[in-house]
Amino acid sequence: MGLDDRKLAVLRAIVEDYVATQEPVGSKMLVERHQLGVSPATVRNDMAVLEEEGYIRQPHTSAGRVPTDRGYRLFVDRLSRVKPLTPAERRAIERFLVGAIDLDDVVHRTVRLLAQLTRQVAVVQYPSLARSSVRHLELVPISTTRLMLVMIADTGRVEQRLVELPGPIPPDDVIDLRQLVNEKLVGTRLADTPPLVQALVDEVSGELRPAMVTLSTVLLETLVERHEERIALAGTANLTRGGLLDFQGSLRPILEALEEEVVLLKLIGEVEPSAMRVRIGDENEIDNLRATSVVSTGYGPGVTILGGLGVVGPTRMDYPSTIATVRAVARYVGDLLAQN
Amino acid sequence: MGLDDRKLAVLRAIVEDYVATQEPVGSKMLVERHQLGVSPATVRNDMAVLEEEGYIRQPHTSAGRVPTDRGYRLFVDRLSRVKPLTPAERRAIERFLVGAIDLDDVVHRTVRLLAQLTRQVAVVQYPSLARSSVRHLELVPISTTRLMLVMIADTGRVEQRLVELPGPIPPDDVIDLRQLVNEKLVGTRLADTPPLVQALVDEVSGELRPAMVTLSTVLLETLVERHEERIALAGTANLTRGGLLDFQGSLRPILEALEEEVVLLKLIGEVEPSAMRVRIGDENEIDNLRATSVVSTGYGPGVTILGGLGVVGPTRMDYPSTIATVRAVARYVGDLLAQN
DNA sequence: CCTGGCACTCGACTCTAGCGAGTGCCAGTC
DNA sequence: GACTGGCACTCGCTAGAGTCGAGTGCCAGG
Repeated sequence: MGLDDRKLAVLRAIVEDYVATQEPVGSKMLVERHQLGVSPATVRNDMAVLEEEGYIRQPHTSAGRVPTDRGYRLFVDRLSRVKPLTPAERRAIERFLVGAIDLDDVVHRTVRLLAQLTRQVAVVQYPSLARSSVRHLELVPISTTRLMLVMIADTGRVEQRLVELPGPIPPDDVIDLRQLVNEKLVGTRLADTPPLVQALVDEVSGELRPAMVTLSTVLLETLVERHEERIALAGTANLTRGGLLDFQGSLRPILEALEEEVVLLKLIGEVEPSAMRVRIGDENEIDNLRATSVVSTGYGPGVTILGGLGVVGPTRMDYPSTIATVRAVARYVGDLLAQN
Repeated sequence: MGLDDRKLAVLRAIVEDYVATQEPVGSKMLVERHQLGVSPATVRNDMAVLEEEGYIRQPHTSAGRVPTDRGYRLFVDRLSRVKPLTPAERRAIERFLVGAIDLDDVVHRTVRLLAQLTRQVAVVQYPSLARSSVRHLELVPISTTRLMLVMIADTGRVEQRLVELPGPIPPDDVIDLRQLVNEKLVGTRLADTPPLVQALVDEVSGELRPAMVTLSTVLLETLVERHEERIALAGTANLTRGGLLDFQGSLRPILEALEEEVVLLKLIGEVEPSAMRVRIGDENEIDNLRATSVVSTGYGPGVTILGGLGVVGPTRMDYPSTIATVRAVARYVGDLLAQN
């Protein structure tokens, strides 16, 4: 049952050809375009075995073979040779990311770059708040009963949120509050703040207390739980590339999935410390994306991981290049963030 | 050459039927489904005239008629009767927008709501900075040579930007700077700030001056010129509705256009004080959107206009409903913002 | 000015036939 | 035992012919 080397070579050749031509590949073509050193008949026998094992299949009885999700999986795991980026690509990455001003700017440029290089849909998660720490908290009075809370994280992310106070509050108290929260929270990692916020509330008494209670609710609610993550998307037009041949003709479910932040987060945000993650077709947990493959990884300065990024494309994508590109972009972004 | 009333009625019927069925409409169908009080033959004669005048056309020699862009234009201008929102829709709007916490939240909910109600692609511009005024400016030291500038506008928008100083600056100077810019700029409309910023620089001397110069550059550059506008988008999946019959089969150019912020701004942002704006097919300045229609309007509290919103859909859209919905949503959002 | 009638057009659909890429299998060879 | 050449077979794709019918334009008559 073991697949010998030649069978693996055949599978690899099939994947490579199919990705390149987008057409089912037959035995004759295969021996012509690759140095397999055997006759078409032999290749046919190998293909029969590969099909039986579920790595390839025939769209119609009398057509060439096409890789299955399982076939791609084997290819990615064992058969693909790393494809180094072209110098042009390296240059593109540098050129694109140099000159970014802002975190927003970095994220936007990154997502566009990724979409352009891979010619697929790119997704970039903003540095996760849970993994950042507080650099500064600002309270700006909007009216006597409203404050704007602005939090600046060390990654450069800025989050704001309106606070409705239970009653009017004098300006001096606002200053006190600001002082207080900054003292206690600056420098702490956001994941660690909840108990600290609680402690803060307990510490405060007198007139400030009601305001502090409300403020703490908002702090916990907004900055730690809800909305916590943001995501940027680009390159949806690339879905129309294969002329609707990929994705069994309907972009609908894919576009729908890509509009759900929650879905995207699940896709890109769940980063294990390890490395590259490739989900092929059926391996995707999200039903709407069963016709696609997702290549994602984490990024951050050094080994720290601040967020995820990746691309979504047809299962018949050029995995080696895509993986190489995603990895390279993630590294660059990580380095860029390290400079701040 | 004048189109008498019946010819107009015929055109209206054609538009309504075509929008409903998505199929070329013939003379027989027409007299059956509308009380025109004449025979098919007469309608045919009318249609011949309408075609000659460019309001309708035949896809094939032996098929029904389809409205042209010009036909839709006439329909929108003179023939469509306002279609009031259903109670269900009114309720949906209220339910959707009540409970919004923040400006971000309002914008996101609005764009989703609009996409859902019109079943088209919705676009919402954040309240334009140029039309807002400064509520507060905050300077947060990031390192000795870097500041984070945070501006809060009266509309609730918050913009941040990194400032690279020419040299290190002591914390006290930062406080002075903050004091200074707030004193001079708070309350002014953003469109009016450039001369004030210039005046500020002239006023400052001594050690603070170099920092102030840099700061002013950033202020002008970021807050007034670049990046100034933000936009939210939703409902791209709705493009796949007509099963690719609309848009002559290619979503490509449309998706591409929708990814360009500049394009969207041009689409939605150029709001005249007047009211609803409808651009049909060829009337669009953006080539990629020549196959679509855009319905947009401004929104804001009372008569002030803070930004634009609208939808992008096939030329064969239900104009009366779409217009009614866009208008209603704009009003609600305006009212909502008035409460802040 | 409207209407009923009629000949005509032409896209959509169906059916058939032929082509050819690709296969599976088998018998023969190294 | 593994590989190869040969061969019959499958079946999707394309082209061409035929039919159907919705819809038209035109014309003569009310």
